[in-house]
Amino acid sequence: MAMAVAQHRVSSSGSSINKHFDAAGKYVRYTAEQVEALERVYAECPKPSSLRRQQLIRECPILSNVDPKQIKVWFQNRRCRDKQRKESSRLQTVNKKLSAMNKLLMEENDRLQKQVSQLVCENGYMKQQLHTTLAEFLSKATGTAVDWVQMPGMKPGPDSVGIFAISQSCRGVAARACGLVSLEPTKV
Amino acid sequence: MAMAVAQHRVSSSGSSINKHFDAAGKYVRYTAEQVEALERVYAECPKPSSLRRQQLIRECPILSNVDPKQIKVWFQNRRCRDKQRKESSRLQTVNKKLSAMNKLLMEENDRLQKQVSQLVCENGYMKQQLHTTLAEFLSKATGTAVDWVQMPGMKPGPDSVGIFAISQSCRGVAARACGLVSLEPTKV
DNA sequence: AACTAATCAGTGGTAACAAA
DNA sequence: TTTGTTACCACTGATTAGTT
Repeated sequence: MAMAVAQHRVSSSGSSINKHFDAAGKYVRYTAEQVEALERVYAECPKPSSLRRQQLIRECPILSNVDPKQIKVWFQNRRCRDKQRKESSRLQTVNKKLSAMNKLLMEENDRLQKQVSQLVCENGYMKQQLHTTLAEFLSKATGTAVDWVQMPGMKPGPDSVGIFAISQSCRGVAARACGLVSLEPTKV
Repeated sequence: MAMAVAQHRVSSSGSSINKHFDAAGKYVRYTAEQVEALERVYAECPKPSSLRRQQLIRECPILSNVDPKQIKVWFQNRRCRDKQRKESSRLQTVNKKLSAMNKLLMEENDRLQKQVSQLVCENGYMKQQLHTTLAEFLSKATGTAVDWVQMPGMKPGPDSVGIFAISQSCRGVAARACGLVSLEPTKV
């Protein structure tokens, strides 16, 4: 069943210059050699001019049967396919890189997180040590009460350490000790 | 120019059951109503059975002229192209999310980085203060050497702090000296 | 058989450019 | 200016090859 193909302007019949139908009425796909020849040109010039296309047809005996319009269409479709494929693979590679980057960042984050808590711990430990050690010193050495006072610019509470004031009785000794401390807030 | 369209098994001619060629030989696209009807079915069932397709043709007067095979092909193409589009947009949204995640992670990383250097700085400062203050203190008060001892659970070296032990001879003086230290953590 | 993936070609819409 | 040609692109219908 079935024959009869729409022909635009075929002179007689045998010359097979039709759309995707052969003279026999069969849907035609380009042969591997034809595609190869077309691909070769496409590789170096994806958008050949009309002249270049005609030249291609002349140069390539495999393509001599093909309508110039078909060549044009082939390049159009080829560009379209290429565009889709390129976009897809581009997105995929970007995705992979982003995922890898993400993983690294999360690991680095973890590492930093641990480092922070470690440092916070050490910090707290040091403060406490300082605190308790000095308090112990004082109480053991003098038996005098110690009043903690807040420093300007420092939050009160257990996490901050203020200097302490000593009852009048031991001030003299403290003064002689001099030296003493200034605290810089280690701005970054 | 041209008529004659490939007909699969049309009885006579006028009944227009052809592929994408009209009886007049023109390439035919489905009308908006036809597409709408097809889309409606596709929305609830992208892969209708042959029976469902026949039923669709019977139900829908707009599609009565269409070859069942065309309906089948329409669904095939629809699925294929939908798949491509979905994949593309999926990749794009994944990309966006990954980028956003990346940005957040980098910001968090920055924040942690700063926090770490801040803490390291504070830590170092505290150690040095502790060290120099007490050394100075002791040397001024007694002239006696100070031995640093390592604390259990803390790493040795310049980055870690131990409590200090003072030689027996100057304990009393050190204790009496008091005065002293405040530590500013400047929390973030 | 129907399905998927790839392919070829037609249509509509748009932009560039030259002739009327 | 308008009109016509030309090429391009996005979309779409249909066909084939290969798979399930």
